[in-house]
Amino acid sequence: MAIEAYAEKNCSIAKPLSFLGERWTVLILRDLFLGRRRFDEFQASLGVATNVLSRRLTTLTEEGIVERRRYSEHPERFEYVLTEKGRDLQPVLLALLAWGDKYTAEKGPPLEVVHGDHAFHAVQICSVCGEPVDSHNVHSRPGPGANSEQRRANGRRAPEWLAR
Amino acid sequence: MAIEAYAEKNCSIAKPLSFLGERWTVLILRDLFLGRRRFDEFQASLGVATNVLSRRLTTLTEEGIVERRRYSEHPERFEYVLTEKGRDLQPVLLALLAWGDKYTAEKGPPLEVVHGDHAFHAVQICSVCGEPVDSHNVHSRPGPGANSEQRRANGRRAPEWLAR
DNA sequence: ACCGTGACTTGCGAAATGCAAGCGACCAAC
DNA sequence: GTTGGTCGCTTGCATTTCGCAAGTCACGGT
Repeated sequence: MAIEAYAEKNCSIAKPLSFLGERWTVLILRDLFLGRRRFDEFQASLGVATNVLSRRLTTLTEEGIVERRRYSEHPERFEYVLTEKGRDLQPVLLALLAWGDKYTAEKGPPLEVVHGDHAFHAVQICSVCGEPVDSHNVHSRPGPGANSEQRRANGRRAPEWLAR
Repeated sequence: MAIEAYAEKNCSIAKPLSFLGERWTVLILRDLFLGRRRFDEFQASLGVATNVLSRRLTTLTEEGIVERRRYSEHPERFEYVLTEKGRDLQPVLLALLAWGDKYTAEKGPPLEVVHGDHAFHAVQICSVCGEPVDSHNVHSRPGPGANSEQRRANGRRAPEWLAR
């Protein structure tokens, strides 16, 4: 109960987690990015319980991440495809993938992401100056949308990676 | 039970989810990146139940994401700091943050990440050619670590965003 | 008439989570 | 010198979520 309450709390990391944090959701998204789109395809690929799959797809639809689209009238059959909002989650998946490949893929990556004709990993750069971003040259501060509590809590504070 | 079994399944997205997928874990990481390091600090910031917090910190320690470090002998007191492996998760958090700011922050971002002296968002580029990566110019294929099942399942298949 | 497919729903037991309380070793104040 | 507070937890019990197996409904094929 408590985490749903927390997700309300004006935090741009907590908000997407309100649905991404539910089990299976990210794996369903992975399947969507791989081109899967039908209920039974997800079920066969993941082995997820059908009631849970059903609920997750409903939530993703409600959140506007996927569109539930009828592809057959008689009988009624549906497929699920990513919306623009859903495709915008790709960086999250690519970041997870890059980390997983680095730390958990002893035999090399099970899946390669391909840009043009070359396999790659996603690297993050600064939207303003274009320099590479890493944990040592980034810190944070309250933004324009911060409430007074956040201004207090996240005001000047040395990030841990600067404090040794 | 089933999702733990799935996480064993040679997938670089599923593997990190085995611990990141547990509730609160990503928010604890966010706090760690904000410089928080003590048990009660996390508890006060998140309102998470203390038994859950205790288990999450144990898991993160076991996974090598944080280091549990004694900062006082009498009485024994501990703090938690990110390891290199943990700091490497920053792209995941930045990607979540960028999405959250775009789609959920009506009043502007509650928190700004700062590079040098400018607030920014993380943008992903291709590690090979340096071009921007977006959902329309990426597809996937089995990699060197793929097993035969994965070669079959993820072989030539048009990603959904190419198939209209 | 029967089997198979696709997209689900239902019922029920198991596991994860939440809440409140307590604990042990201090320290600082009255 | 006892009360009160801090810190980092653990324990017990209620609630919520999840997993599993089965069933359903509308077809379509043979």
